[in-house]
Parts: sequence; structure tokens; C-alpha cells
Amino acid sequence: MPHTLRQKIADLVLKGELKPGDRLDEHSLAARFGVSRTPVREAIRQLGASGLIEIRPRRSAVVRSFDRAELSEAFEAMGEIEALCAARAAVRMNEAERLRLRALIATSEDISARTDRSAALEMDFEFHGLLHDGARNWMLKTVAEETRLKITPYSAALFTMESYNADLERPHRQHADIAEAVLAGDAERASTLMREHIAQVLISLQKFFDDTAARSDAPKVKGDNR
Amino acid sequence: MPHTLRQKIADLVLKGELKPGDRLDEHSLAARFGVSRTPVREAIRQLGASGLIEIRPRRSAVVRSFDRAELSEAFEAMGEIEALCAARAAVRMNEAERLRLRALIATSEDISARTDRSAALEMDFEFHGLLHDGARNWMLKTVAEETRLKITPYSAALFTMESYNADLERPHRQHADIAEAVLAGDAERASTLMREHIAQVLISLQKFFDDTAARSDAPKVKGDNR
DNA sequence: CCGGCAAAAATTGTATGCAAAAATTCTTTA
DNA sequence: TAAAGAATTTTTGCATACAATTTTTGCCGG
Repeated sequence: MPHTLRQKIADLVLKGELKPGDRLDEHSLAARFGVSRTPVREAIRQLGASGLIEIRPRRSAVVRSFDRAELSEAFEAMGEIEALCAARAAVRMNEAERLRLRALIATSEDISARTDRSAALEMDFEFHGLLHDGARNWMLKTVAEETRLKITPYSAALFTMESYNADLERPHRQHADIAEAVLAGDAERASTLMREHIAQVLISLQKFFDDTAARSDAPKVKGDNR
Repeated sequence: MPHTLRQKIADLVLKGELKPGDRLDEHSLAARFGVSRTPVREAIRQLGASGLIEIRPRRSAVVRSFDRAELSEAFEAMGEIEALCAARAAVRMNEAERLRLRALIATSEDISARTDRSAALEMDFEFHGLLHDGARNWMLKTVAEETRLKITPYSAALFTMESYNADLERPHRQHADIAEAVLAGDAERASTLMREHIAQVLISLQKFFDDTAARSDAPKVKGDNR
């Protein structure tokens, strides 16, 4: 996989090295990746257009941060979009994809039991990715992934932050239930379960913020004064 | 409104001066807007991340073009997203917004009667924009507008292309019906009518392509050999 | 001790130059 | 004439330089 500069910088955000509110210094990023400021700027601007980074004229770009209301709206919207994907996937997925979905749930079962948080994060991406593909609509897939990307700096923290033991069992079970509905071709049920799943993730995330508000390595929620 | 370079270049695409498949030459764009290539490149990359322009390594960027299948999927996805906005707007719009919606339909009535195509295009944007705002969800609004942006090079052609008399009456009537449902607070009906409206626009657009396939000033549909 | 102000440092925005790749034109040959 | 290939021009990608602005630092008075 040819890791572009854009992807490398995005990874700093997605892997949690840069957290919401953190500044992106063009000079140091250029030095870090062994290029000049020009390509770094281009990459940052692209990530700005994708909504992962906030571009402020004449000021340093920062990792985009949301306040609680914005985060809640983002999850509500994502719930609807993922529900659309799930409903379509239930009807349109082909046999090979259904097999992969089944296999993924089995693997995920194991990961959840071992409480392997970093593998669980990977699985989460793959699970939703399968449904995005299964929906057989490139625009829906694009929209779903763009939306997911924007909230990832927050949702990934649940899995990656040290010494915070997020519950892996419940999301796994919800994934399994959604998969079951999809495999049964029950679009209605798949979309309902998906909406509930995303809503539940938001609740877990809000609880996470309440629990970790005092920690300096937690992602910053705009408007939370601590 | 400070028109940024990004917006200026986007306008070339949205107003139809640059059509899908057309190349964007950095040097001539720089000369045209009286700046150097550097800011032009940054703007182009941003528009690439927004999906309006296709960035190809070491090759000129081009206005993004879709084939018929892609266009159809894009409209299907947009139909669902706009339907979500309409449903929420029906429930959440405040009184001031409802008044503006009513007023906009009245103005639009007049424009449709006068067959003022360029004003009709403006109205179309404003109508959907009101519903995006009315949905009271910034992520849904963002998603809806990002989606709309991507297909605009095609849908705008219906309104802007010389000597093609698109039917303005039907879309106006559909807008009016949707507005009525929204104002009545009928989310279910608003979303159903919205889906039908978008589906109808796709049909008109496909007919438009069939009718104008031979014209060199028509937007290019990928895969259509002419 | 701290708030305000000036100087210094750091950082962004843009222009410019050059190497590398791609597109175009021109030439040669079958 | 058409195809192939070489030479030329165009165009992109990146580094670098510098002006403009912001941020930080250091200093002073209250």
C-alpha cells in the first residue's frame, strides 16, 4: 500500500498521536516526513476539506474538535447513514460477501473474549466497511466513510486510550445481531439495530468523556472547561 | 462574502465553464486569478478531497465525471439523504424558517411561470438549503451539501445549457408539495415526496443526456462514446 | 505577583526556480 | 500514407526564499 503523505498525516490523527485541538506545525511535519513544507501544506488542506482538520487562516491548522452537541448530532446523522447501508447490504450483498461477514463475526467473537482493544478497533472498521461495500452504491459508501472519518478521532479514543477498559462485549454482540439480520435479508431489522448500535456507541463515548475529563491524554471536547 | 480562490475555481465548475472531463491547468488558472501556482494547487487539491475534481498523480486534474451507473447511484444516495433532511425539517423547523420556506415557494412559482432558468437554479439551491438548515443537524447538513456538490456539475447543466428547455414546472410543483408536507409537519410524506423528487430529477437528467449526447457543450458522461 | 506592552522568534502565505514526467510536435521509415 | 520514434514543449511536483502575520518571550510599572 503506497502510503501517501496525506495518509501518513491522517494516521497521526486516526491513531491518536494527534488529538482533537492539537496543532499541526507545517515545519515539523515536513522535517518528520523528510519533505518540504509545500507537500505538507497540500496534504493538510486536503484533510481540511475532508473535515478531519480545521483550517484557520494565518493560524496553525488544528485537529478538528466538536462540542458535545455537535458530537451528538454527528452520531445521529451517522446512525441514519449506516442504517441505510445496512438495509441495502441486507438485500444486495452477494454470497462471497455474506461469507466474509460471517467469518468476521466469528473472529470478532474471539477478539472480544480476549479483550484485545486494538484488534477490536480494526474489526469495527472492517465490519462497517463490509456493509458499506455490500450496499452496492459508491456514493453511499463515500458518504458513510467521510462521515465516519470525521468522528474517528473521538470514537477511536474509546479503543486506544491507555487504561480505559471500554466494554467490547456489547458492541460485538450488536455487530453480531446486525450481521444476523443482514444475512437473513431482513433490511428493516438490520437498519433498526444499526441505529441502536450507533446510538449506544455515542452513549459509551459520552460516558468515556465524563470519566476521563480530567486526563490530559483524553481528546479534548470543545466547550468542556477542565 | 470573501470569495476565496477555492470558491472561485469551484465556481468555474459549478457555473458550467468547466465541464466534467475538462482539464484544470495550474498555470493558466494562476494567470487568470493573478496568483502563483502554489495557491492554485492547494485549492485544486481541496476540491479534489471534496470530490468535485479528480486528482491524478503527475497528470492534470480534471473535473470529475461519472458514468451512467455512478450517476444513478449518486442520485439514489442523495435521495435518501435529502429525504432524511426533509423528514427532520418537517418536525424541527422553527416558525421563521417556515415563513421563509413559504415565501420561497411563492417566488419560485413566479420564476417557473416566467421560465427563468438561471433563477430556477438559484431557487433549487435555496430550497434544499432551507431544508438542510431546518433539519437542525450540522453533520446531516454537511453530508447533504457535500453530496449535492459532487453531482452539481451534471444537474446544473439541465438549467444552464443553452437552448435546452428543461421543464421547470414539474420540479417546482414537487418542491411546493414537499414544502406543504414539511409545513404540515408530516415527516413521512415529506421524505417520500423528496425521494420521488430526486428520482424524477435523475430521469430528467438521463433524458437530457440522451437528447444532447451529440452536442460538444454538453457535460461528458464517462463511458458514453460519441 | 500579574497585567500590559514591546521586541524577538516562530509560523503561515505566496512567489519563484528547477528537475522529472507527460503531452505534443516533428521527423523518419516502411 | 501511416506508424514509430525522437526531439521539443508543456506541465506537474517539490524545494526554497521572503514578506506578512501571529505567537512567544522578556521587561516594566502598578
